[in-house]
This record gives sequence, structure tokens and C-alpha cells, in this order.
Amino acid sequence: MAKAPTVYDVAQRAGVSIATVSFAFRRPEKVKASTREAVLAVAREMGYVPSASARGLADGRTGALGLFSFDYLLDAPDHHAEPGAVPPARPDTRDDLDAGLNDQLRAFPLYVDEVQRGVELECWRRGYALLVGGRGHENAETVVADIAGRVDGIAVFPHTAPADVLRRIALRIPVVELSQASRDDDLNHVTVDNARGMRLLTEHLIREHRLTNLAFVGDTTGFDQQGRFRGFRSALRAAGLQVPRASLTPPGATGKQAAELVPRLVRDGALPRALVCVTDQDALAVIDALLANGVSVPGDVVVTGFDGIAAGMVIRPALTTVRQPMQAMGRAVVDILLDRLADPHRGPISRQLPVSLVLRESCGCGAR
Amino acid sequence: MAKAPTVYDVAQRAGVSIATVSFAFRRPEKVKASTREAVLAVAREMGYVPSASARGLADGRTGALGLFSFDYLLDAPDHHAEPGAVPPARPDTRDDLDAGLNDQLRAFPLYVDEVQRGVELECWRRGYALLVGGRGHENAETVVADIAGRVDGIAVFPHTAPADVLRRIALRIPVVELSQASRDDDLNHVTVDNARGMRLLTEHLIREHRLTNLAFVGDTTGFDQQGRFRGFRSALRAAGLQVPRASLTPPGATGKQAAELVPRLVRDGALPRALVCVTDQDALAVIDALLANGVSVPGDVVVTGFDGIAAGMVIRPALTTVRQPMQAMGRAVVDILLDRLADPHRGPISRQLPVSLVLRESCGCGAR
DNA sequence: GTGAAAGCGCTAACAA
DNA sequence: TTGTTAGCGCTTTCAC
Repeated sequence: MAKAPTVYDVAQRAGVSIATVSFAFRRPEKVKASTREAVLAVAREMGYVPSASARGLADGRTGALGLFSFDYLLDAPDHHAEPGAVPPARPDTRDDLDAGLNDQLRAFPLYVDEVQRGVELECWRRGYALLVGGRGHENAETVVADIAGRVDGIAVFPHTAPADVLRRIALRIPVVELSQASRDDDLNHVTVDNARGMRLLTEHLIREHRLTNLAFVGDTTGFDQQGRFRGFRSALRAAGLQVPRASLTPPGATGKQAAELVPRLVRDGALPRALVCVTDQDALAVIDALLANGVSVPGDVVVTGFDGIAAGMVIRPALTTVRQPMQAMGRAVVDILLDRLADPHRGPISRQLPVSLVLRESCGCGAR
Repeated sequence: MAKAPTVYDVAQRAGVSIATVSFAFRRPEKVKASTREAVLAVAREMGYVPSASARGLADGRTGALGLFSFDYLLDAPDHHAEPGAVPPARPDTRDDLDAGLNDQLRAFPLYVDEVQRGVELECWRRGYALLVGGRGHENAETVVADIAGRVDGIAVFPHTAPADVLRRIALRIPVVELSQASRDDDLNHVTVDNARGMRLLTEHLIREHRLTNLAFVGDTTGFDQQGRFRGFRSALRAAGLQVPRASLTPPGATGKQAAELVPRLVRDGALPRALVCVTDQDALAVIDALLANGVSVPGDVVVTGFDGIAAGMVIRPALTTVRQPMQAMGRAVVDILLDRLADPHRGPISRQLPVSLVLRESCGCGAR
């Protein structure tokens, strides 16, 4: 690994000053065409690659945006394998449709992946690089600060970093959080109309499927989840139905906990006619548990989700849900970040993108 | 957006020198506990975030790895939408299973996504940030050099950047290419045994399904593709069957071109009994085209792929293929990069991971 | 049109 | 244990 050639090396070899080398790259119009050609030729020949660190230091911008993401796949089957580990030598003839629902669904992109895809594409389109970080085995606070130190703006999923850390970071660079805005953070936000989406869905269940006994499943801790629960309740209230006070699951419940709810409800004969889940992932886990307990979906119990992840269209019965425009949300994140970068005096920006109902089999619509 | 506090600000406020501030973060053991606490407290209070650019400049390392990727999704339906564009207001009741195969398959992760996932997870696990770039609307050469200037090591997919650009970059930082090694590049490589995988698959078709008239479909330009074609041919040769000289498609053919092949073959009554495709994406396109032309799969024509992408287990008939351990390949990439970083004197590393046969419906195995 | 030189914020000798 | 200081490679203002 040879030492990298620098502006000095190029300048010397080309017989010009370092300023000219720099200008040849950044301000071509300020350099006579012939000198520019000569400099670029020498640079190419020497394999000169400008140091982003030096440039970032000099002009105060890094040209990169950051995304601090989940690592929900950390416990995926493949994860703990050593990089060089040797899988079984004989052909894998196992039918992967029998491989267990969870493992199977892990093969599909989830919410964060879809959003990340949008962020990536928009970053590249606008000429920015994207620095992605996720909390691995380390301290989230350290990692998010580390990323923040490397970029011109950063996006975070909700509940991934402590609020005060984000607040401090937001003092220096624009931060977009992918959730509804809370009271008065200085962050920018990209979100959807959670309440409306869930209200539309609930109304559909009530009006089209004539359901009257609906329960809510999943964590309602975050702002978005609260919005969804609110939408659920308002639809029930408007229809004059009984309005549950809370989700069937405790605060902070995971999909696993949602699934564990099922056998209890079955045992107690307390299954409602519909289980309205706060996310697709919860819904998929619930459907899996219901089927495993001999309960038919949507025959005995209707199940719905929220997000619109790909796995929902693969599972049987296919999942009725509320689709968030995940990729567009990722693009909006970048758009906001660059807006704020272009005009630092602007206040926080919040963008709410529309949701749409996706009616499939699990509510009783469509082909069985 | 306030100006970011620097070491100087923190040092002044804490009444110490900048070296002490720096040490408080990087060499905690070199600073008396009480001063360290005090410094860290001040830093936290002021919202100090160290500048990665400055650090990178000073110590010559950035703490990030790079991945230069595809953007094969650039023409996805969602792509050209403006970030704030408003989708239709009414519920989306369309059954997305009818939405067109291609749009549907785009919802699933492809080869590069799976590999990228592995790179991400391993980077995070080892405490590195990951800078991802893809060729957007810009010059690939510029972009890959730009990324290279920001990281300690970089991984690239084959054919994404000109060979001489890579060679120059490899002079400065370790580069891993995700393909079989060519004659004598100085790059590191992560790959699979393409020839063996394709030979196993072809042997399966010959022995178990008694097929004798097999053709190869897809681009054979790259080293990996060549290996697959070689494996295909060697299986045919060993079985005493006729060995085609070339792929049915011209060099550089895309999945679209592979699909366009189908109507021609149908019209000419020249359909072979099996179409062995060089990638899953080609195979999916071919299956789609066959079904659209009223040809049954695997009844009339057997189709196979190579890669093991998720879409292959969703399509009907489910795709028989050769699975690459994509996530493990991503992890291996990072492993190699960090090895080379730790020992710069080491020569290029090539790691070949094993493949496995995945027998599903499209070859005639399993449930129809 | 080109060059000299002053930083950008941090790290790590070396001094104290 | 802490402080001083010389870079790291680049951008950019100001002279020439």
C-alpha cells in the first residue's frame, strides 16, 4: 500500500502550485485549459485521489449524509456465522417454504430497508454519499455521534438514539427523524398520517366486513403508534362501537410478545373477531400464531397490519394493511436535509406523506 | 445551525489544553480521572462532536469502509416521483399480485442488496461506519474515486468501475472486488465456485430429470458468468451430450433481452427442453416470458437460475437455482478489508465461498 | 492565470 | 499528568 499522492506531489510533478491543482479540479474555469489538461493528466497518471478528510476540514462540508438505522437482522440465522464458515457441502434440498415463517420473512426487506433504499437513491441522485450506521454491539450514543461527526446532515429512525444526543447534534447539522414530531424538538420530521390510515382501515373492517368486536395489538409507546391507536379508536367511536382503552399487549411489546398473546386468548376463549395490529411485523407474527393454534384467518379472526412491507404480500393469507410510501419517505428525508443545508436559517421542516389502504385476504377481501 | 464547538472551545471552557481534551476521548488512561470527567462533562454540555474530517486528516484513517454498488432500482416505479408527490387519495384496492411480475419482484432484495446487508452488519460489528455509493446520474469514475477518498478500504461489484481506476485506488487502500480474480489484478476478491455450482445444477437436470436438450441463457462476459458457462458445458460434456458453443443471448445481454428471446424461440419451434440461466434475474424474466407465451414451466420447458435471491422462492413455479451465501460474502469482504488494513504488507487475498443447490419447482422437483 | 500562505480541527510527539 | 506545537491535505483569499 503505497503512500497516497497529494496535491503537493501532483503540483510538483506538473510544475505548478498546489492552488492550481486544486483549482483544476474544483474551479476548472479559473485555470487555462492547457494547464488544466496537463494537471489532470499528471493527476490521473499518479493515481491521485483527493482526500475527503482534508477537503472536509478545509471547506467545512463532507459531501455525505448519514443514516442511523436498525440492525433488526442481527439475530438472523446467518448472523453469527464466521465470515469464512463452511456451510454444508451437500446440496440443500430442503424446501425453504417449510423453513419456518420467521426465517422466511427475514429474506424480505422490512420497513427500515425500504426507507433506506429511498435515502440511498436520492442521495446518489443528488451527488451525495451515504454513511450508514446501525447500532451493533456498541453504545448507540457513541455511534450516532460518530456518524454525525462525519456528515453534513443525518437521518435517524425513532427510538434509536437518546433525545438529548439528537438535540445536541441538531445544533450543528440538520437532523431528520422518521416519526411524527413531538412537542418541541428542533428536529425535522418525515412521517405519514398514522391516525387517518388506521381510521380508514378500521372503517373498512366495520363497514365492509360488518365487524363489531375489534381489538388492537402491539406497542403504542411511540408517537406514530399512538397516532395509529388514536385512528383505530376514533373509527370505533364514530361507529358507536365499544372503544378499548389500550392495546392488548403491554407497552414496548415486540412481535414475539404479540404472538405469545394468541395462545392465551385461545385458551381463554377471548379471541376478538379482529386483531388490528400496529405494524405488519406484529400482524405477521400474529397470523403465524393463529394458524399454529388452529384458528383460521380471516375466517375465525381477521388480522390487519400497518406499513406495507413485501412479506405481507407473500404470506397466506395475504396481509391487509396500510401502506406507507417508504421509498418516497427516504427520498423526502434527503430532500429536507439538503433544503436545510442550503438555507440554514430555515426552521424545522416536517413533511407528512399520504398512506393508502391495501386490501388483501387477511381481512376477508379478495381471493382466498 | 450554530457553529460546531471544537476542541479549542471545550479546552478553554474546561480550563485545559486541547491535547487533554483529545486524550480524554482517545486515551482516557493518560488523563487523570477527575480531569477526564470534567472535560467530558463540558464536552457533553457544549454538544461537542469531534470532526471526523479533522481526525481523519490527522491520523490518516477515516474509520469507515466504502461499498460501491449498483442502482439497478433506478427505474423502479417509485423512482421518478418527486419527494413530496401526492399518490392517489383513494384507497389502493388493486391486488398487487396482478401488478406485473417485474414491479412485484422489485419489492424483493436482489443480489447486491443481500451482499450489502452482510457488509453493513459486519462493518457495524467491527466498529466501522459504511459509506455506500452507487452510480446515480454521474460519472462512475468520479464517484468511485470520491468514495475511495473517504474511506480506509472499499468494496466494489464487478463492472461498476473501470479497471484502471480500481488499480489506482488499490495503490492507496485495499480494494475487494466481488468476482473471481482476473489474471493479475492487485485486488482482493470474494467469490464462489461458479463452475462447480453450475455443474452440480446441470448434472441434476441430466441425471434426475433425464434432460438431454439444454441451452444456456444470459450474458457470459464477466469472469463469474464464464465460470458458470464452463460448469454447464463440463456437465454436458461429461454426460456425452451435445455441448453448445455459446449462450443463446449475445454478450452483455440483460434479463430483458433474455425474455425477448422467448417469443423468437417459440415462433421458430426452437425451444430447448431446458433453459439454464446465468442469473436468477434472467431466469425470472424468462419464466415470465414463457408463461406469457403459453409455455408451461417446468412441463414444457425447465428453467433454472443462479444466485438464490428471495424473489425466486415467491415466483410460481418456484425457482430452482444455485444459492450463493450472499450475506456471508458481504461479511467476508469486510473481514478481508480489515485484515489488509491490519497488515498492509500482505498480498491480495481471495476467498471462495461454497455454493449450494436449491431444488424447487422450476426444474420439475417438488410440489407443483 | 497562477502562486503564496493562512487556516480548517484534530492527533501525537515531545517538553515541561 | 498536562501543555506546546508541528503537521495531516486541501480550499480559498489575496497578491502578483
